Amino acid sequence: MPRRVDSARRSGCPISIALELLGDPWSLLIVRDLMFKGMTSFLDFLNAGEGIASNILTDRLARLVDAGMLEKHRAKDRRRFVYRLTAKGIALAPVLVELILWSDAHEETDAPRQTIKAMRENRAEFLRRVRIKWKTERSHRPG
Amino acid sequence: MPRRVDSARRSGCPISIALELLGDPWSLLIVRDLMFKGMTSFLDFLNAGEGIASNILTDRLARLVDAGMLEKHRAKDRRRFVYRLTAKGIALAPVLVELILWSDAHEETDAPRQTIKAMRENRAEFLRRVRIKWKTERSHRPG
DNA sequence: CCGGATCCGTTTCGATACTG
DNA sequence: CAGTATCGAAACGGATCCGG
Repeated sequence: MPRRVDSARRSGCPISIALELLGDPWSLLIVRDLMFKGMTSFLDFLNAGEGIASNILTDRLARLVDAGMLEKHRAKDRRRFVYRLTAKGIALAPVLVELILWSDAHEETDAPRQTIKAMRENRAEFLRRVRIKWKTERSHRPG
Repeated sequence: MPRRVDSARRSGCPISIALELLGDPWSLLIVRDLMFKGMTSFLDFLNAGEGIASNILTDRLARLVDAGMLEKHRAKDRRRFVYRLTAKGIALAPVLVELILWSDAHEETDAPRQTIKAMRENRAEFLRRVRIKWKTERSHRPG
């Protein structure tokens, strides 16, 4: 299995730790799908259209769980697993939003106009709703 | 020379393009050093303490210039080069700020408390100053 | 000395195939 | 469904070399 990427751990720079996560094309995509698209399962991510390979997905999910950004639970189904964002994970919402807005402004994306508009015109409200949605979903599943 | 990382180019996801950049541990560090630390030269980045290798630095600088986030100019010195953020590059400031705040909140960093405080307590003003500083520096050098 | 370019051994990535 | 096993292709980092 691929080893932890330690090369991003730098001495005393304010965003060093974040780059353990962000210095990788896949992790943020997983977080985004979890946060904005309601995806929760291994297969959701695997077929999300980005074309991640299963072994890479396994590794990144484990890494994110390891970093305390995701929790892994058994679904009611008992055969399946469900991944959920932790508080630390949902706290990435502002970063994601800024990133999405930047991408939308500077590159061609076919992001849903509706969502972009909501993000741009009332960022605080948008973020509040993301958090509320997260809390609600979370409280519906007994830990 | 290392080839462009195309694996991050995904179909129609709102942050796909950004990940060409961000899906790499080094690019954001360079942008940050440029934006917040006043570093401008090859050697600045090379000795920034993060331990990037010269060949990797060369590649990342070229990539960032290529992506339209950096401009490369000859310094008054004529032996040296100076790298500057473009408008597209400076537009990443909100992303960086959110990232830094997230890292500060969720991991141990020794980021300067003063700066973090300024970012957190008055984000808009902080960003405004970053942009003003950028414009000022830029106008001092005839293109 | 500055800003790279090139070569090379090692690590990590990722596509495919396979499994409980 | 949720992962392993395999294995070739990259990216990485260190060292060294080069042109101005």
